Amino acid sequence: MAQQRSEDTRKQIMTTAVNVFCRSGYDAAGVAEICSLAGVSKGAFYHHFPSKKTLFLAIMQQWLTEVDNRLNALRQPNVAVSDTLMQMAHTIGTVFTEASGQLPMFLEFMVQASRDKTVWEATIAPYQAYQYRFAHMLEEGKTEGSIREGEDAQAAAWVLIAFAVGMLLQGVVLPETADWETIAGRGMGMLVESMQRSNK
Amino acid sequence: MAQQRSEDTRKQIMTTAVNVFCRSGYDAAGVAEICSLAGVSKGAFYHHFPSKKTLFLAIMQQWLTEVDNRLNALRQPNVAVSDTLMQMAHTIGTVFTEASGQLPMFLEFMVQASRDKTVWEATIAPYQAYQYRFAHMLEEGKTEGSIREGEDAQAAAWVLIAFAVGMLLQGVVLPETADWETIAGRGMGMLVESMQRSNK
DNA sequence: AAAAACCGACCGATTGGTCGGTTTTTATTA
DNA sequence: TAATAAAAACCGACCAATCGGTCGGTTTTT
Repeated sequence: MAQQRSEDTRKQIMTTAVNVFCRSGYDAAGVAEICSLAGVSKGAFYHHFPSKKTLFLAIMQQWLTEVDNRLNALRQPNVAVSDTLMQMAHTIGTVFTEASGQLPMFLEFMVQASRDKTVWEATIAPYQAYQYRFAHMLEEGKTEGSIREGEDAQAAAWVLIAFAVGMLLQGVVLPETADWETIAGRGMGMLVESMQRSNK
Repeated sequence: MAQQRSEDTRKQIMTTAVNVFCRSGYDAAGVAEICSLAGVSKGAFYHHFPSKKTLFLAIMQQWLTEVDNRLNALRQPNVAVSDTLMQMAHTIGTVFTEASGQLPMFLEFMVQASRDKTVWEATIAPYQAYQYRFAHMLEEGKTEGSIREGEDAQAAAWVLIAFAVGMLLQGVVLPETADWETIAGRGMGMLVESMQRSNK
């Protein structure tokens, strides 16, 4: 292959950086440490990334598109919206066991987004897109019949995301404290149940 | 008063530190900057706090007891548990407008707890106490009649906390993006509604 | 006069980032 | 295919800036 080595080095830096960022956080993570663990010199690092922040943004971008793909794959036609939501809750549950090592990265994204304007702008757009997608899905559920008319799709979408975010955060801070997979399912079940029935 | 000046200095350092921690985060916040903004010398700082981490823990402790008091004040006898929960959701909503400036501190607590063992141990106990209290409250709701029998109080308590945490986090990262007060109410309404009715 | 509170210059360690030079890959010839 | 020059990738010693924390001395309170 042509520029195979260059690509390998770049990937190596990024995957190593994820681990270091997870363990130490963005600020405490040193470029020198990342380079050392990645088996790469500082020169190579700054050849691929203009700055530490650029590396962070690259990792974030990759993560956001990954999540986007997962969500796309989950939503299938001919399946009731309520069932899709339950399936999503189950997926969140599996994330705890699968990617538990990389979970703190999610926290780090939030923290940096709340502080750095550049990071925030890179986060806000996809994040709102998630909300938009959920709201759209709920509207589908209405016409389809699995979601009651009268439900405020916009607000409900935010509620769903808040719950998901809260679950992820608890999984990061309190792993092994509870059976998060079961709880994620129960919580989503409660929300879906409420959206199905007519309230009064 | 006796040691009035000393007390003033200590409070001044703590309140200033909250602002700096919120803006820059724990790692990026410099002791020198905190001292400068607080109008206090470094000598005074280290006279009151053995280290930066000690200061952080002191702030956290104060925050946790504050939350504890709020929760205690909210739970009144002779009021249905479901109503208390709705009242709590409303309180969360007001937090967004009241303490929006200090909200990022909550994020910082989570981040540090997930990384530093000392901070984690100081957080985990009160946090689980919250869950225990909610579970207990839900059990009360059962005997009282406002919560259906059969509801898993332990799991439901975690769901409630996850939702609250997620709401707070969204308020930090995306202020002014949505009417969080309304959404907090709607989400809690959904959860409470599900816990009231018998599902199937 | 003793003790507590406070001051700020100073220190070793570490940080993100730079830069002149070397090695490896690619493109272009003969 | 071999030789070669240009470009890309990589190296690591080095730097200015900043960090948390110290300490001998001064001021204020008891």
